[in-house]
Amino acid sequence: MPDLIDALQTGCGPLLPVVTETRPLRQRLFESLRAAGASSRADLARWLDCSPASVTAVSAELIDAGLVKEIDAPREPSRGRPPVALTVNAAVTAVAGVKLTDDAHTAVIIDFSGALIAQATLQSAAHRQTMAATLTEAEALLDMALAKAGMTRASLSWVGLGIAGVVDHAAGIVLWSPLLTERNAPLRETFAAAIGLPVTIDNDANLLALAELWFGAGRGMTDFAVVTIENGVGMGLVLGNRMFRGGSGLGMELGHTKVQLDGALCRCGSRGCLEAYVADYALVREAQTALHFNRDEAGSARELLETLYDEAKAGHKAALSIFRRAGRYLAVGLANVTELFDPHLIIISGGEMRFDFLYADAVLAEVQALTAQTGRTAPKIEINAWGDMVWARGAAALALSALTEQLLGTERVGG
Amino acid sequence: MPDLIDALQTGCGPLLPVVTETRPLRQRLFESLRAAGASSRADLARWLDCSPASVTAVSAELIDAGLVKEIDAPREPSRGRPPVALTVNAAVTAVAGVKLTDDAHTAVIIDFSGALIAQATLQSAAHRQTMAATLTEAEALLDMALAKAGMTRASLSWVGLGIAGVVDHAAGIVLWSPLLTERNAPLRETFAAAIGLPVTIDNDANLLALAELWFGAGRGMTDFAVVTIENGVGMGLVLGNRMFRGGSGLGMELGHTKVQLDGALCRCGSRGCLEAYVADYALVREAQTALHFNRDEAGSARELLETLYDEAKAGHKAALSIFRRAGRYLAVGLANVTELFDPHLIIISGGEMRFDFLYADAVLAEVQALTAQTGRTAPKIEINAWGDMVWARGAAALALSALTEQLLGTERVGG
DNA sequence: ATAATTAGTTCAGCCTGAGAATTAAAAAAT
DNA sequence: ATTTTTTAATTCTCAGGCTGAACTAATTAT
Repeated sequence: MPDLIDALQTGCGPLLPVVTETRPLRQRLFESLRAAGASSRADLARWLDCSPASVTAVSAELIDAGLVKEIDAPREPSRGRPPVALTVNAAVTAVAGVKLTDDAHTAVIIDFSGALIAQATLQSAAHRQTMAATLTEAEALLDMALAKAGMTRASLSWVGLGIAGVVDHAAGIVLWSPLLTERNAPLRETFAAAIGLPVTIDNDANLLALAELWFGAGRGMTDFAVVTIENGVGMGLVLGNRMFRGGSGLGMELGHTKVQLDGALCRCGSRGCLEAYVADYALVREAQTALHFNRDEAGSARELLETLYDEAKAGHKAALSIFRRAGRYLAVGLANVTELFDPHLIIISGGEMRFDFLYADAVLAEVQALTAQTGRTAPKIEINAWGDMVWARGAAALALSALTEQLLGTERVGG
Repeated sequence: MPDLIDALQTGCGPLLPVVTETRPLRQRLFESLRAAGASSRADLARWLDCSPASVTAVSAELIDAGLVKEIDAPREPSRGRPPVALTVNAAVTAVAGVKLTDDAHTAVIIDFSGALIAQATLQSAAHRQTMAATLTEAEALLDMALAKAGMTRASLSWVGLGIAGVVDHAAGIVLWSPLLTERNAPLRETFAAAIGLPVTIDNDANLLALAELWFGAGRGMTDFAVVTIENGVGMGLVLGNRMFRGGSGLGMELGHTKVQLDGALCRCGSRGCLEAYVADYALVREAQTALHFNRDEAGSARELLETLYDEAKAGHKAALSIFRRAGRYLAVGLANVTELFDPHLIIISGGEMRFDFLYADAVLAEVQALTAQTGRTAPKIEINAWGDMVWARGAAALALSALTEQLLGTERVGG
């Protein structure tokens, strides 16, 4: 704007507009309906704080479009005209979610109401691959899932794709991933072109947060963090019921927050990262010392960790101290998240919660102790083991919300 | 909503609505105009991405209301009909900003366009006081500033009030402050009742961020953090051009993020807080050791720190190491902010930047080193010494934005 | 003078949604 | 059985916010 009179540049206040989002009533109504499962018009009007007249108009529009339908629902007898239940027409279409890992890719298909239709798993290459090779696997997996569901690609209208690494969700580009040989891979466009369907991508931690927001403990929360500990340490954050991806939209790097000056060496090259104390590889390298194993006799990292865990359970001092230390540093990381974001809930989530030393009461108590001093109420911390499909479900939720935005949002993307 | 049919609770997706904010065009136009200082209708239409017709209508409305006026502005000759410059009518009203500290309270008065009219300072009690006593001082200070400006309270329409501590901006309550003897002090309502004007309150770190957003380096940024090091360590954060105050709206506690497991004792009672390494009191207690002073011979904390600083400058090894260590821990804290929020800019700001060891290139380089590994572009870090009035100016910006919201926003607060 | 160019206005109209009155369908009261 | 009460849903009118298209206004270029 500074076109006109630079001499008069005496203004004040932010030069850039606030990011503002308008959700038309039809979208809010639809999303409320899907969230509730089924609901009457009167309930919707109360819930959305709008007039019954608007609900009638909007729901008629949605019913005409075939997205919503009336159903007969059992109800308790009560005074007054009985409400008519509305529900999302699950049969409208379906979407898929695919999660890529270096172990096994997973996929799920859900219908328009969010209900699970089918799932599939495909053993994947354990090493870095090109994007092309990875996406070939993803395509095969998607077709497997479709076959299980008795569907074809034409039955789908969106696919969500998740991958570990630094992912630019908005641009659809993977800046870096432990799975891919190339950097700045245009994953979204490439996969979309390959399967002939619109695609949305995100990183694994955000998928987990999305899964919690759509299917789990986060459904009733507006602000929560989801922390996951696997090969690395990831975090997805929901603020004001929306994914927060940081200033540049690349997601947060809880695993690389520093919990120790000049601390343990992280695979990122820095020292003192949280990851360098609690991620798998951090435990593995100490396990080798504790159990007096060489790399050769140790077998796979996974086996080594299992041994370490068993030893710790059996009372092995050194083994136990590894988990203890990891737990204490995890507490520091979670405390820092609390001090900076002040979420109402921290969910520690993932496919499996193998090492319960990390999620012991002592760890949670330490988080409380580290944060209790500043006067605010400490967040609750929950542990959630979901099984391997949780990421794929999160990816499916990603697809479903993108589809809904396209169908009902203000910004129509090509139709 | 779960009124209807619990049996059908098969829904998915977030149950709570996204926090959505609608800013009517008249408000966006007005704020753009104030930000630009002066602008033509045509420029505004381009800037706001709306039709010229709307700009004509809205600006006519604002001119009628007396909030905006046309001015003659010098312009370069160019083809076409010459634009007519619009500007905010600065004379409409004024607002004040007041900042309370345990050293000296400060106040500024700015006009409706944000231009400074007057400022004043009042020596304050160096000890904790009741809210009533503090507000009596604040009231006296406000009247001093008004007298300097040749104005009366009736000339003001809003007052912003800032105080260190845990402040619930939305509720107008100070949960805890180093200045007040009581907890959960209803500062906003009490001061509003005392001076007969609407009041908005916030904590000092947020005021600083607001000052940067309105008057400083943050004006052209949508995402940035402002860090301040004084008696404690505070942070204000702007995300998407809006203040972010954490999940509970109480602000962030950068000073109590942990940078060392079982580290230095913080005045909050925990160990390893950033504050316990870089805040004034942390330097003081080490200075006593380094300079072999007793409490008695040391004089005030301020003098002690000055001595420490001079000694360090002169090459005193122990004194230097105190600043060095503080700087390194500060780098850890800033690196963590970067990993978690990924702001485009971190501004280290405050009234005075006394100890340039803390803001040395070595510190900034360490932040870069600690964050460079994760692939994203590290934020720029700027140092900004503003002088004592910066907080009061931030408080005035707070008042001005609250006033604007009331005048032009959708949510009319009582008329 | 005339054309070209840019600024700003007028006016009809669309879209979203609200309010009030009305109709619909059930249980409770008589 | 009829009436009243209660709650649900619809219809209709209308207002606010904004747009597009056509128009007027004021300047420079030719």
